[in-house]
Amino acid sequence: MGKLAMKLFRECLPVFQTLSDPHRQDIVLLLHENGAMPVNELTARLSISRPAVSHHLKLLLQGGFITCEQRGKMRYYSLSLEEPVALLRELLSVVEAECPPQSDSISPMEAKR
Amino acid sequence: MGKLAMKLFRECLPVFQTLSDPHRQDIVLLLHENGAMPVNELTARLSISRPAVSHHLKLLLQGGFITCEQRGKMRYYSLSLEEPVALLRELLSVVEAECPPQSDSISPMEAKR
DNA sequence: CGAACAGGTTTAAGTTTTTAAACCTATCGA
DNA sequence: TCGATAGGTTTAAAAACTTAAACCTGTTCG
Repeated sequence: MGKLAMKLFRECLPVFQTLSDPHRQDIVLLLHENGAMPVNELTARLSISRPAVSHHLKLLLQGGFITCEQRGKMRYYSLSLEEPVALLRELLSVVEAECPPQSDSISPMEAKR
Repeated sequence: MGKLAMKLFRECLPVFQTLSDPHRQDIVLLLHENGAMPVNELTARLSISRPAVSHHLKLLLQGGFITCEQRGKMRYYSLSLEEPVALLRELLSVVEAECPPQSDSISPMEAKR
């Protein structure tokens, strides 16, 4: 119960960490809007350097947010949001199941216990 | 469309940032398990100092994850996950609507080609 | 082959986050 | 009022994150 919530929170840690940077959010959005792209094309549309983009791509890869497909010289990065989305959905469903949507505020009496 | 996803991603930034720290996750879980608690009781159950707990509580307050109720000397913190959960749920539903669950994922084999 | 191009890696610096010590404020009871 | 308790704030240092310059690898094509 609480154990499950704990487990899910921890499993979602990399998801939260990955999405807690605006540049990485931008990359996700760019790939979503325009489909697969190589690093240089992403760099052209962002305001950070290529090594920085490359670094964020690495984190996104490790977090399972994107996949990479090499075609000749080029490496095309494309979104694969299924896994992180599934993790978040699972966490949300557990939290919503355990926490009554009607506020949980604790009465002062109970607080004494 | 993409604009909406963008807007939701940005609105969820504080949620991601707040939940991307294990200690803050621990505080959320402790409050969920045991109900409202004051700072000292939280500190007793964690491995960080009281000022650190206090700091994380401040961030959780700013993120709308908890509320505070003062009774005499004591300040009881309790969970109020409704708002962040609603934000996450909204983002998830948009992402799931825009991204077909069955995807274009590139298998490692295909990637080589 | 060898020059040009795409892109990953290392490194070093700047920035932000996290933390605990020291300090300050407010409440309660004697 | 005074002392003890609960807890927030400031500060300074350590850790982590982000970034760009310089460098290295691998592919394509003349």
